Amino acid sequence: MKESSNFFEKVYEVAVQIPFGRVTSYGAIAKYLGAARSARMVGWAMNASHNNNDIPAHRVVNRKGLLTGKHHFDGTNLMQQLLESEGIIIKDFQIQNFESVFWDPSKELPIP
DNA sequence: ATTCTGACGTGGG
DNA sequence: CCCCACGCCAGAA
Repeated sequence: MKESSNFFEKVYEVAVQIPFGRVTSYGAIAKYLGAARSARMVGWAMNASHNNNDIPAHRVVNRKGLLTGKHHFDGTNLMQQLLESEGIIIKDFQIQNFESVFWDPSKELPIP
């Protein structure tokens, strides 16, 4: 049995609900979980999500829409390819039209 | 216990 | 928009 904190599972729960062709930010997820000050922990959870193939971590970026976590993916441009594959335009590691593809769980998802 | 780091965010300049 | 500094929480050494 893994000693995964409930926080991690919550992050995964939100991440898997990110619609196709949409992205969100770590802070948005953290805020939705009620841990707005723990945005870093969301990233940490994503790091652990490497074990969970069902977690589209590539759809999670920082508030600027920058692919900060791309370095943690297998290749060097895997994250960008995945996002572009979903119709998201990326230029210089930054998502173009970010506001249009942004998906806020606090708005789209029901409040827990 | 202490120290540092980190897939972040916000505020001030 | 950019740059800089601080805060925040969890885990590793």
